[in-house]
Amino acid sequence: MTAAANRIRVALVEDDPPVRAGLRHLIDNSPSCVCVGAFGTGEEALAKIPGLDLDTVLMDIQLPGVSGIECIRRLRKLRPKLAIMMLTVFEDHDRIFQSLAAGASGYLLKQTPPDKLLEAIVELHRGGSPMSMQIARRVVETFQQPASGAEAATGLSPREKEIVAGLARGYLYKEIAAHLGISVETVRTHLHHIYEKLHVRSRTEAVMRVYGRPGAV
Amino acid sequence: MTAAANRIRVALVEDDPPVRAGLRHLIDNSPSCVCVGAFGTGEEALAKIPGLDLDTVLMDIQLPGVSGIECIRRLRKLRPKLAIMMLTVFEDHDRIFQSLAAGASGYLLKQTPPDKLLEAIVELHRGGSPMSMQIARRVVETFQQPASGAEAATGLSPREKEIVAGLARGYLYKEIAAHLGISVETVRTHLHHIYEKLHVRSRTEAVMRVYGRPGAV
DNA sequence: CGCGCAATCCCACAAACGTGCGATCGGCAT
DNA sequence: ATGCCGATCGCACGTTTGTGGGATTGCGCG
Repeated sequence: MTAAANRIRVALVEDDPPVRAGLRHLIDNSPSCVCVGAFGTGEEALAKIPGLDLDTVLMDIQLPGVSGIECIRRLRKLRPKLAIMMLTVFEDHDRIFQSLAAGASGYLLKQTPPDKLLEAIVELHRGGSPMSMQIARRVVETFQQPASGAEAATGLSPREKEIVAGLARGYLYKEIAAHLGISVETVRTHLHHIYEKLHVRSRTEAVMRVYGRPGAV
Repeated sequence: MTAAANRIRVALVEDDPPVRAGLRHLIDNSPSCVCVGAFGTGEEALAKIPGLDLDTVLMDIQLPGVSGIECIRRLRKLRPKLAIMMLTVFEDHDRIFQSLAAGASGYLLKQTPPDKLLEAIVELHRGGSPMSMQIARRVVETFQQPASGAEAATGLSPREKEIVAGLARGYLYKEIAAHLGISVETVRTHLHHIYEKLHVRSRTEAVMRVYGRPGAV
């Protein structure tokens, strides 16, 4: 029995053969990991991974046929406990968010140096969510938007933002009014303006616009 | 002009004097950072930080008086470009997301070893969002919830989830009914059940419960 | 088989909400 | 000073929601 028995069992999904071979070589030559599968398409991965004993998958986004994101979605249904990490050159909002929503637990850019990549695999396996620096910041920023960026982004005045916060808590107009020490009529006027600014026609739409999870629904 | 001129200028907000002194010592003895302020309360930090030339702030959550989270909120108003990192023992959902929503760019647990802490300060200063492994996973999981876990988490039936999705889009009952090919009365009945299950009393509350950004509001 | 439960439909009433107006006041910029 | 804008208050009207009943169908589970 060699040390390989205790290594993290990794599979690759990457369409570029040289890159795939390089990653395989890197992983097999590390003390902590072993590559138990390397696939060039999502279809191939989906067909063969269920038969493998493995812990984590490194996934490219841009694949011929089934995209890496769709591949994650299906892999998660087949093997919910699998830890999947994106490894890609893309860092646009949509692809980051869609990958995470599909079930990726980590997101590394391909510029990541080899030693950091191996570290990330270990961290992923230990229950972490390794992300490249740029990705982590993007993720964190989505939480900050309602607090700091909403004003500039939505054009709401401070008072109007307070009103929307009341809406989000499910307060009635009269409750918002009491909370802010103003009359219900004023609340209604503010709402009138808020709806115009946000181009919505109901409290629910307004709240979603300001506090909704990006991409949800 | 010493090397200190190029170091990252850090301030501390931490109420425990020994811990504060230890951190100060750690930072001052690192080649990359220098501690330019150490405060025991949020009030003190808010009063003195505006007069300091600094890049980043390390913030404890539990402070006497103004909480660390409130302190972040106010600091961000005073100095929007400041990079703030939480340094705390708490890893509960509310405190993590309230901190991020308030404007924290990083979140480390106090168990972080000293060398990792210094690395994190550098990464923060370079535009990253260092998070302890546990924190990163919690953050990533919030994006996964709407895709996979919402059903189990809320106890809503598939049909009921469709209804809530309609609410989140701001649809009127009649629009939801048309969209799903059922009558308005049925929509109302479903809503009745949904409100009971989620313990809410309005569409806005229901939508926030299912689609709201965690910690927002 | 009966029981529970999701899903469907119906009614009536009260409360809350959205819309369109008009109006005053203070601050800030032109 | 003139004018714009945010914040405040008011009213009328129609629409939408929330609440509290009642009722049927079909499906799965013990």
